Amino acid sequence: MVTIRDIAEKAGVSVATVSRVINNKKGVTEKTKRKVQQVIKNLNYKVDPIAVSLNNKRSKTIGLIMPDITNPYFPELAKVIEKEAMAKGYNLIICNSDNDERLEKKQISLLEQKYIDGLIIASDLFEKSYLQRDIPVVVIDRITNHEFSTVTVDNYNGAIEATEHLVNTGCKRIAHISGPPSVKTAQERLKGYREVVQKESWFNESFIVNGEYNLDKAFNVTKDLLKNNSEIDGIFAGNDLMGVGVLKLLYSLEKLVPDEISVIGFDGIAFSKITNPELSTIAQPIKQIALEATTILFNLIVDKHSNVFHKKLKTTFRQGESTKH
Amino acid sequence: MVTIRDIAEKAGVSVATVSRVINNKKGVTEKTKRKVQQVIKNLNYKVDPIAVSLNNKRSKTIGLIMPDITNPYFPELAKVIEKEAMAKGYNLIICNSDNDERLEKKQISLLEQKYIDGLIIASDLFEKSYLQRDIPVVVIDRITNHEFSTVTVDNYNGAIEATEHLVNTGCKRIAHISGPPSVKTAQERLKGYREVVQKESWFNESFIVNGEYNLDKAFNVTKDLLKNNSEIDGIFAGNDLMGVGVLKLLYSLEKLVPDEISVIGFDGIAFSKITNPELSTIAQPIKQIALEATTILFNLIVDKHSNVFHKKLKTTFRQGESTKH
DNA sequence: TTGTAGGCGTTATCAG
DNA sequence: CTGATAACGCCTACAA
Repeated sequence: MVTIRDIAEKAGVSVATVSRVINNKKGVTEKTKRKVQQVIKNLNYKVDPIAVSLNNKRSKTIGLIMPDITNPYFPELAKVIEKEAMAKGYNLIICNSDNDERLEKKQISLLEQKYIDGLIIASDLFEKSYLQRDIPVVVIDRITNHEFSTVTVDNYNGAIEATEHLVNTGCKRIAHISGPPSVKTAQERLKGYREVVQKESWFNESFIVNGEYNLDKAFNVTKDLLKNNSEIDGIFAGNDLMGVGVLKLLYSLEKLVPDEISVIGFDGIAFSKITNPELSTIAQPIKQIALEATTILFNLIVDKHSNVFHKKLKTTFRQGESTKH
Repeated sequence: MVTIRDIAEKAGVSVATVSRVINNKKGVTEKTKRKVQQVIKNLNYKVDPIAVSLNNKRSKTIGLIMPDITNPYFPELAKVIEKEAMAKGYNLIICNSDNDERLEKKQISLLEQKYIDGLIIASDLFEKSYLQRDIPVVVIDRITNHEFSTVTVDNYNGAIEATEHLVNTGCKRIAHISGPPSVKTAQERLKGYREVVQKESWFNESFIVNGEYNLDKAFNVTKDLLKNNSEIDGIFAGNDLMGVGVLKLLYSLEKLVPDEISVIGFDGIAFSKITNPELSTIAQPIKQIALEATTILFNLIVDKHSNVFHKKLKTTFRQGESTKH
């Protein structure tokens, strides 16, 4: 392995000078600079980031922790974040916490030990105490308290829009397949649903069932739901994954969508477009979320004490074929 | 930050002894060992993996590079690999090369610089020259030459089974939506298809179109395909992602599946089950692939010169609703 | 402008 | 069984 010392030797200068050249510090003659750069190129020298980290406590790396890598929403986010990070000369470590708090803590610890320069995390449980070091953090998707910067969407109003869309297209009995009660986005979406239906005379608490943001779970709970409430003619699924599960169920029950039952989801993942019929949904600006998150994070990295920042983005209704026009 | 020196001091021993305790080396009295461990616990000391890496050239980390994180096949793999790695005390760095050779090279370089102990990669282009250091590598999914250990499935026979299934269920004109011609799995699946249909009098080269393993692309090329060849009554899609795209197209064309056209995919991703009708497919043992790959990799890590190993797993036909029985 | 030397936190070698 | 100390590769005062 070729080290900074080798370069110094071949170039006939000191390691300090080489270091200065590498890091673009001033105080080096143009001439020696060239010479050093030439040698670096000739020997195909690369600085060892591990050695740098050891005295920097920095790594040109950011971490990304997601709760469920098999929910396409997160890979879509990750893809953009990785691209942005690499464009800025950082690389990204993606971790899948699998909704497991213990695993999440372990991953955070590991990432910190690698001296990551920043962390983007989608987690409800996350809080300051999880951190050993004082690294910049941006929380996405899931909303926590306001210790850290966040990038989220307006789940509440999105949910209202979803539910009202069902109302406006003629649904008379609207159910909600909610996400895990512990997850803030799920709470907000449920609240939006409630806001719209609570005043209706037909509304009934049994119209709310928990699908855990999980496709199969949604399939099963919706099956029970419909068994007990055959009058339901509209379903607002808390996310697209569950919306897809609901469509699958309705297909197996030979229910006509949207003629007999309308379905709307939430997220706007690419896969919501592939169902037959295509799922109507409240789309999140996934790309923008990723961009905002990385931007805020990099600001934080550059200026550790830049303000805590809360960005709330708007959702967009996307008409599919699973609801009427 | 509490270092090994702090521990040594509080415990009244040398750093060497502390290091021995940490690494479970023999030659330490049970008594001093206990004392040191006590201090470590009290001060909540954690070894700094970066410092360890600097003289080890090891990191307790393995890398995973995948070509497309938005194809659910890969997150499904990643999930299992991460779990396995963490169980063995390693952590995983997931990278998405996005089918970009330059990016892939960059990621490999970055991972090497982080002193990863091993690499699992899904790539056709990958070869020895990409590596600077001599680290253990397992190539999955995509088949390369035999320099490295590989874990793959029998794409050829799987493709034959897919095509024969269409034949056996009465399809008379069978087309193939292939993956990128440069990708070996795509070549093998195409070859399997050819094997079955080549002898048929109706077979025509125009029945093979390239969908690039991409959903939207498959949608579009299949549209053209059917426009020009309305007699086609069976489609073997090179992967499930494209199979899903084909189903979507057929739905939009109001073609009855499987009555008018049968469709079969390849991979067996979870999402192939959510379409209406459910996609018949040649399922890969995704979990097993991940397990084999990590097992082989860890063997390689323990014994750098353990044999290069090629594991070829079998596929399984999975009857959905998009083909007849 | 350039060089020397100490330090980042560990491990490993060699004495004791 | 234990302890000093050099090394890992780099950065950064401080000196020259």
